[in-house]
This record gives sequence, structure tokens and C-alpha cells, in this order.
Amino acid sequence: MFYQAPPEAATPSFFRSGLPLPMLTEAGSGAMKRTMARCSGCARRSVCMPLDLSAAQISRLDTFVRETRPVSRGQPLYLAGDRFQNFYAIRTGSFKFVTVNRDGLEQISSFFVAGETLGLDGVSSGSHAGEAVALEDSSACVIPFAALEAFCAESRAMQRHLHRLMSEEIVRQAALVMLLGTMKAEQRVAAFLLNLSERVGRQGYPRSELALRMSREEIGNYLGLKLETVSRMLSKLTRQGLVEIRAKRIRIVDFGALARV
Amino acid sequence: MFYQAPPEAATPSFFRSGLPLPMLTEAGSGAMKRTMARCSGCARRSVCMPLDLSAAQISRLDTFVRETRPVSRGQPLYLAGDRFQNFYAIRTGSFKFVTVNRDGLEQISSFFVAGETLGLDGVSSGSHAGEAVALEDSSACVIPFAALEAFCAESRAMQRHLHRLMSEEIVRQAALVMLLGTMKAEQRVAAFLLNLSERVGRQGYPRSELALRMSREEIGNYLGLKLETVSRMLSKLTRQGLVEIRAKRIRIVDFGALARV
DNA sequence: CGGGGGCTTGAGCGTAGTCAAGTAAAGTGG
DNA sequence: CCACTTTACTTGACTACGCTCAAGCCCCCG
Repeated sequence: MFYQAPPEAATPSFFRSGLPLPMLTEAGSGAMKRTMARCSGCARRSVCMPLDLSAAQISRLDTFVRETRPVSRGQPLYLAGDRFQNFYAIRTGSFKFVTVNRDGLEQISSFFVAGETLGLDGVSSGSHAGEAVALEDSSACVIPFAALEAFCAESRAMQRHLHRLMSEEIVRQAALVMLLGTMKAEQRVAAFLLNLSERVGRQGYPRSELALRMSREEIGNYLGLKLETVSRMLSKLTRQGLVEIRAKRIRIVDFGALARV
Repeated sequence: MFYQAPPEAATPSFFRSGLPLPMLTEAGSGAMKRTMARCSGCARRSVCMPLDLSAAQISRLDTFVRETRPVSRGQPLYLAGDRFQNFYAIRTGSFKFVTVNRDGLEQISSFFVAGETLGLDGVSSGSHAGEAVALEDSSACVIPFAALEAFCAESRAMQRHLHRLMSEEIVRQAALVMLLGTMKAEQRVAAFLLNLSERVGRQGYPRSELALRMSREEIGNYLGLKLETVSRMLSKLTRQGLVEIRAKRIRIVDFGALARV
């Protein structure tokens, strides 16, 4: 869900990139400078776009995916109520998606990492239902939705891809509802770690090594628990020998037992 | 979200229909018989299809929306794991959407009523993530997804409609996550009643009269509470004079106070 | 190396869960 | 239509899980 397997000697950038893929080759990648996006030459296109596009279609992408936006840690990519115009494909880093209810209470309903797509919450109403905040210095490619929708009419593959994105979001949320509705604190934390682990594994890193990008409080908010409870459960799992913890670095020792919690 | 404002003297069928619209005019509407669907002549087309379709496009709908499926109370419209082939537009009645986790625990993550569309959970994986069960004798129009997707490539309006459907589902789930993550039992029940009330109102019935279609246990499951707790909270709200309850018939007396709970 | 924020741990409390009994409503069959 | 069975709901007493408040520790960063 966010992730990451830090091989012991990982360099910070490797560690942060989220995907074991080469960085883009564009010039001028200053931290806060907006850069041009070029899907046609992007090494990670397979992560955020469908595979079976023709060469012509790929260069067509370049006509509307023009910009990559850097976002510093703690800064929003968009805010609740912002007019919905774009999807954002995360290129590097990670984000949390936060909604605020009428009482001002915040709820984190998703964490996103590199390769995943943000902004789907705006499609139905025309404005964003929540805000997307960077958990670390990150960057995202800006995909204008109107142009994407037009492109979908031409490309079956792109249409499929879009539908899949939205449906995946639905399934992800359903899993969270399941967690919040049926699990006890210890199970929630265990499930969270395993989910994390799986995402790490999918990106080619060792499944047992996690480097959290979010605080205990954010984890608690996401899991419907208080930060103290998250901490207690992590300690409990440690005492039982299922995990080893050093601050935001977590090693999963016994996958089977963790799944059985 | 499910059910309904019973004007005191409502007939059973009116009561059950879910929408203040005339029934379809097709012949042969035996309870368990599958009937032909005809979007072109359907009085409720505006509820489940986009408004701005041309006459030609509407008759095009008839080429693939062919069947209406009756489902008896307690029976599934589809099961978890079923191959995903169709969306289902609910014509009459109501459904719950249930997912089952690996431990066999069930979680209701949505209730659906007439006019709403079921089955979105299957798009990403190709098979349904959960099952849709009728809360009462119901019927749904079968919309083959492949054909719908093809139609979307031709009609911008239909494409928009589909995207809106999926995004609405995302927003709905996000609201449930918010409820489960941040609210106390009394607030959850109050929010549930208000949500119900709003849907009732949108369908043209008085907002203050609710006729629940689901049991306390189902409400509790949906809200992440036990049935006893739901019952206690309903009693509490009654004692405070915010609602009046007679079994599955609920009258909201004080909307403002209910919202402030 | 010192300061500060994030994290851990403890004690006590409150909310919701569990178990159980009793009541109301909804089916079922004569 | 009524008696009977079954299921759904309500209420109470008790328990336990997670929250609150508070103190202290450990990283991480400057």
C-alpha cells in the first residue's frame, strides 16, 4: 500500500523511488521545478498505462500528458473541493488520501505509491471529495481527464485501463470497509503489515522488509484506531515474535502467524 | 439507501417499488419469470441511463439490454467469484452487497435500491468480489458489460454515465469508511437513518418516514456494530425524542438533532 | 550533542461486545 | 382466522477492548 523494502545498503533515492525502474531521462529535474512529461519515452509507462497501445497511440499520450508536478512532503497535490480536472499518476514517492467530514474529523482512506493513480474521487461530482497529501517528497504526472476520456473513445485498451483503475479503487475500499467492520485492533495492524508486504513484494523488493512512510497516527487513522493502540499492537506482535521493529523500519519474521492473528 | 417512505395508506406494490414511477408495460410479469427488457419504452430509463441519448442510441440499448431478472427475497443476483459479465440495474426492490473474508466473516458494504446499478465490483478482476442478495422480492435489468463498454466508445454521454457510476461507488464507499473510522455507535445509527431519509426524499417520498428492508443484524453488520448495539441506539434516539420506532417502521421526528448527534 | 517530535508504555475509564432472558412480530398450518 | 412456531427485536448484567490522559524514552535532525 505504500511500502518499501530497504535492502540494507539501499541508497536514499533507490529507497524512495517506489519502483525498481530507471528514472526518467529528462533534463532539468530540479526538486520543485515542473518538468515536461513524455509518456513515449517513459520507462514506467507500463506501470500507469495499458501495455497494448500502438506506437501512434503512445505518442498521442504525449499530446495531453504534458506535465510532471513535484510535491514536497506534507503538501497537497489537490484539495477537497478543488475542481476535478486531472488524474495524477504517481511517478515517485507516496501520498495519503484524506477526507474531512462535517465535524472537521479527518479520515485517511487510502495510501498510494509510485505507479498508482490518484484523483478518481472527483469524477462523479466534478470536484474532489478529499485531498491528496504527499507523505514524502514526491512527483506525479498530470493526466487531464477530459483528454483521457476522449482518448478512451478511440482506444479500447485505454478504456479498459480506466475502468480497471476505477474498479480497483472500489475493491480496495471494500477491503478497508471489511477491515474496519470486522477486525479487532491486532488483526487490523497485522493485515496492514501484510498488505504492505505484498505491495513491496510486487515491486520486486523482499517482502519481509518494510519502511513505513507514515506515522503511527496516520496508520491509526487509516485503521480506525488511536496511535497508542497501533503502537501497543506492534509491541504485542513483536513480543510474540512475529515482527521486529525499529521505529519506521519493520521486519516481518513469521508471515503465517501474522496471517492467522 | 434501501427503503422507503410509506405514506400511511400505501399499497404493498407502491410501497415496494422503490420509485414513484409507473411499472413497465410489458405483458407476462409473473413473479419468477424472466421478462424481456426494453429500454426504449421504459418509464424509468432516466434513472439508470443517461438522459442525453439520441433516439437511435436508445434503441441501440435494446440490442443488448434484453433481459430482466427476478430475484426472490434472500436469493443472490450473483455470487462472489462468479465471472463478471453484467451490470444490473435494479428495477424493483433492494439488495445488499456482501463480501466474505478469508475467515468466513461477512461484511455488508452497500445497500442498493431501485434505480441504482449493481455489479461494479467485478470490472477489475473479471470476477465478482462479493455477492448481491435481494432484501425483498426484486428485479433487475441485465446489462452485458462488454456491449456497454463498446457502446461507450460511440456515445460520450454513455461513457460519462459509466464513469459517474463507478466514481459514485467510490464516493459512497469513502463515506462508509469515514463512518466506520471516526464515528461512535450512536452517530453511526443516526447517520444511517439520515442517509436513508435523504434517499427516500430524492425519490419523492416524505423524508421522515422510513420502512427498513433489512434486519437489525444487517444494519449492525453494515455499520460495524452488533445488532444489540443498533437496537440500544435506536431506543436511545427514541428516548431522546429524535425518532419514533415500531419495528421496521421508523419516523424521524427531529432532523436537526439527529444530524447533531 | 542537544532539542523536539514521534513513539512506547502504564493506569484507569468508558463504550460496545457478550451472554442471557424475555417480548413482539412474522410466518405456518389447521 | 386463530393457535402455534419461529424468528426478530429489546433490554439487562457483566466483561473486555480500545480510548484517554500522562509520563518517559528513543530517534532523527539540525
